[in-house]
Amino acid sequence: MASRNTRILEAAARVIARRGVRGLRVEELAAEAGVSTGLIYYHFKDRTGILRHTLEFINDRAERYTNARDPEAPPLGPREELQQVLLLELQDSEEVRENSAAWGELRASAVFDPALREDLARATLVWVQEVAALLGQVRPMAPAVKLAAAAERLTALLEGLSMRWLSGGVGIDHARALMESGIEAELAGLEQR
Amino acid sequence: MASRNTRILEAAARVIARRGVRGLRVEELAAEAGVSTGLIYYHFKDRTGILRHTLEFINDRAERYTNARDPEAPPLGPREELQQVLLLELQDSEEVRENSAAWGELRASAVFDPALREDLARATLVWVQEVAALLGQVRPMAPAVKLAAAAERLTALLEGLSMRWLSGGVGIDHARALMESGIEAELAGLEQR
DNA sequence: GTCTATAACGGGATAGAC
DNA sequence: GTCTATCCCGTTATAGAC
Repeated sequence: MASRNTRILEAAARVIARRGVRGLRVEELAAEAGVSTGLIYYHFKDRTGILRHTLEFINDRAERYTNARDPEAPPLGPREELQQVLLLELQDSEEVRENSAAWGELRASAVFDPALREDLARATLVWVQEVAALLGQVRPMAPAVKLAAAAERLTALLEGLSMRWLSGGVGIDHARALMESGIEAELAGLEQR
Repeated sequence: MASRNTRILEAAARVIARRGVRGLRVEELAAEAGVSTGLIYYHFKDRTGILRHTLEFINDRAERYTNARDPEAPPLGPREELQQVLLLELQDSEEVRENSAAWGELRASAVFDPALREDLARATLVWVQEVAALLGQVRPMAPAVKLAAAAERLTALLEGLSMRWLSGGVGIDHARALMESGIEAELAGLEQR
């Protein structure tokens, strides 16, 4: 763990969060990680390789902090867990902001860089399925297609709100409130009638 | 109108939609517009000048096609108009794709370029208010705060879905279906109970 | 206003020593 | 594995003719 390699990826996440994928300079990344540019190319082949691995890294990290929970803490109900998972990405902490910014950048870059699309699509799918599963725990009677659609909307909504937050359009508290009410609305839509 | 200048801006919108803000090459823009690079620098000073004017141009144009409606056509009901406005940005036509891609690029760029934020925030506000007004026509009894929140969520959802569509995550038909059901869900949430 | 030609530069990528 | 040095190409930007 915490290998040299990881250190470069952590630095890459920081640089991307600060400058964007577009603004990432390999030289700046090298300085941030405290290594040479040569080493970076040794590990990641080229610029695209850096990006791809960073995407994967960010992903794993998000999963980790999403699933990390104090084993001593009282177990959450499915509804609380759902809120937790979706609201975790809207926090004004260094790490979360970094992850959100990098994720948004990678999404935006994928529009013009097919090399990133596959990884991105896979990561998105995993995430959507996780949310769908949680929704299913709160609404056990809801059909799978409806759960899937609600999960896709909620995750897309989160990405949209996240971009607005990061680009200064809305404050973090307001973004969180909108996300919370969005969850409520979707749950209401999945209710038995 | 349709001056030489406008022709360059139209070309710039096309190139940005194709290559992204970061992928815009002045030479490619020149070829696309059928002029020389020198002329572009003559008009816009530098790369940043090109970008700034193009983003302004795109903005104006989106406003225009959103509000344009054939005066001969039968008037739409508020619900249809609402769907129209929100689904208009999810179409596989050249022009819409171009505007959506450019808008997404603008949003993503604003995260790292404070100079773009003000324009973006203003444009977003106008759009949110327009959607809120339409929601209010469909649900006249709903309180203004709820309408505003629903409008913010729907527009954010649209941006999120648009990015997924453009980055190849979902097909256009699926994106449209998700948007439609999202509208239904919000309208249900605004219903009197 | 518009072009052609070219200067100047940034940054991605590689070679080769250690 | 890691570094230093450097090549080299693509791009921005400018000079100057028309």
